[in-house]
Amino acid sequence: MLSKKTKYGIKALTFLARQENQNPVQIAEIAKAEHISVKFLESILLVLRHSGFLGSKKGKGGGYYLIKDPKDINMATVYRILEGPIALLPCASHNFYEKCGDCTDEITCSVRRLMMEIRDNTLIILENNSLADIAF
Amino acid sequence: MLSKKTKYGIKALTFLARQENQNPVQIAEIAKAEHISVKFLESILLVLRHSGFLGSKKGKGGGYYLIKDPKDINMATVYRILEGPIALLPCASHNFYEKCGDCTDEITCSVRRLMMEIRDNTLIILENNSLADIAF
DNA sequence: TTTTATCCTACAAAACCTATAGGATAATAG
DNA sequence: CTATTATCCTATAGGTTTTGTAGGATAAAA
Repeated sequence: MLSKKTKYGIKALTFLARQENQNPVQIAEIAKAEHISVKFLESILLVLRHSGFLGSKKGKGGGYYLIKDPKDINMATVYRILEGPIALLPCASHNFYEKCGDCTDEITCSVRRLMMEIRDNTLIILENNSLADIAF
Repeated sequence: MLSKKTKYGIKALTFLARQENQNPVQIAEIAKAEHISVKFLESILLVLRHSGFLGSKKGKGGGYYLIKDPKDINMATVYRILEGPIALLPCASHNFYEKCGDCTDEITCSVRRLMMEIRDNTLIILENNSLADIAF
């Protein structure tokens, strides 16, 4: 299951992608529109800024804005930054790989094989969707 | 991410599917072979028995055994019983549907649309895999 | 200098996961 | 009938993750 952090993060990104101009949008405005706690959203936007998706401006007239074209923001990347691994098992993950403690042979593990098939398919969908694709 | 409960549950099912005869297998034997805590596995096998996958026999010579042909055990069903919803959001789930608190319009929600696409694909994979498919 | 809005760290409550404990129950062996 | 074996079942403990909240620091604008 997706965490609310990820869900809210994606919603905030789509909200920003739908803006007609590049003017900063305040946290409070996004929070109100998407029914998210302001403080919680604040911490999420901070992550997205540190990850290079968003820029920010302080003080009056400040807020957050996209610093990339939504067409160039890949949902697989967004997912990994907000949620973490796409795979359902650490041993089936590309970017967050971890060895299983209980497996004797990873190569023949039937659970892993199934989870890698799911991961491959999920990855294709996420990579084929940009922020622009889902925002409109 | 899959819980260990689900991972261990599937491993136990494949272990039982690989047995040459239908004799009961003790929890301790499965636990040892798959490197799982006996007590934890016990609670998982209990769930699988209550769900109609396993039968059990008490006392000496007792243990657990499959009561269905592995070909007829669908991994989507197994997943739902051990892990819960296949969808990444409650609002994108068939069997565990729940309305979003924050969404004003579910139909046009971009996050939901993406998550439903992922769910549909994951579901196809799980439904196309029986226990027999992954055990051998 | 005041107001505005993000920045950032720390923390707390709640939910969930991963087991463990321990007695009840039932089947088998002798 | 008794001892042994192995599942049955509930409760609970401890850890981790999630979901926020608090509150002051920082920077920009009026």
